[in-house]
Amino acid sequence: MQSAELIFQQSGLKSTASRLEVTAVLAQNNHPLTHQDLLKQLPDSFDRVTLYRVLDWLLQNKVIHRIAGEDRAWRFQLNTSQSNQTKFSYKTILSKSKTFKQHNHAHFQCGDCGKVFCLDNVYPKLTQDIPTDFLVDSIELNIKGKCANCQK
Amino acid sequence: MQSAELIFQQSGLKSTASRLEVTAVLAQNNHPLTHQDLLKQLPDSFDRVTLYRVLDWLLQNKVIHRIAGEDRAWRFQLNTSQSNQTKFSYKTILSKSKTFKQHNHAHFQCGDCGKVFCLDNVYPKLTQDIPTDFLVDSIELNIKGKCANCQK
DNA sequence: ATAAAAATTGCAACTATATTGCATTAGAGG
DNA sequence: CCTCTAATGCAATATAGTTGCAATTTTTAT
Repeated sequence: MQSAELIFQQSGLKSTASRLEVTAVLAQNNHPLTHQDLLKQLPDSFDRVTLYRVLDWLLQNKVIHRIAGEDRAWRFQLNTSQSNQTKFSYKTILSKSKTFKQHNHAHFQCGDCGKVFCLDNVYPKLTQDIPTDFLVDSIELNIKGKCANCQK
Repeated sequence: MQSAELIFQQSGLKSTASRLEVTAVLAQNNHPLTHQDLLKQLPDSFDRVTLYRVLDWLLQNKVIHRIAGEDRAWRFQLNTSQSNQTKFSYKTILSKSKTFKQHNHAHFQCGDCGKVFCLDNVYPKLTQDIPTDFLVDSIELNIKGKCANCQK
């Protein structure tokens, strides 16, 4: 569990009240949250647009990552300190082994409740190399189905 | 190359003028198209909402599949008979009881031009089993980067 | 310490994608 | 041909996200 303050201290990034608030909410949740989810957990006075902009900024500074859900709403989640440390280019990783780490772990999306879970230990391997004329930035593995709770 | 008529004949599904038109456009393109892309290639008179509904229907009847892009617009593509046949690999990957549907090959999404390409021969393998309390329907592998054309 | 410059925030308006309701039309089956 | 159902067309609405701009806050330079 990482505190919002700690993250900004360690990263040397400029923190503001808004950024701290948003980061704190993300730190309290260990699954990806939508913009709506975040708004609900933030003070009522928190501005929608500011939230979008804070999220953009956090994304650009690699404090968080986002994943696209079936409902075409982004979900945001804190990058664990672990994943912040991996700076190798994907190209290198790609060319070497076909295994990926980094923010390329799998996500499970429940079609019923819409929740998204990080499968931190599940990574994709590829059965074949990606054609060389494609320049790869990132790889995303989305597994869809029904979560434990929705199977009851 | 499959003709729209042929698809409906072989599948025994009820065809209408709209469904044939949409299917024909999809058959003429070998990469996933957005709703907009489709509208452009259809007669001007073609209704937006009808297109959405035709696409829904084609989806439900597994004539097409769709993938979510970075721009939160769905992209639709005909299920080739080829990709319908790839049921084998996934069962092995997902050790347990999980049911699986076709079309789990990888997609490459160009961040510049937005085009999506099917990498028909690239499939994911997982480094670990998915936790058993998740019921898996499908697996999606999205690779993002720059396509050959946009690297020039 | 203070003025100027830059970054951040808040609000309103706007865009794009997709969905819903409902009246109308077309097709299938008797 | 008539009836019933499915499909279509149009208008309105919903949802996610973006843009413009003024006001505020923070940083930088003097």
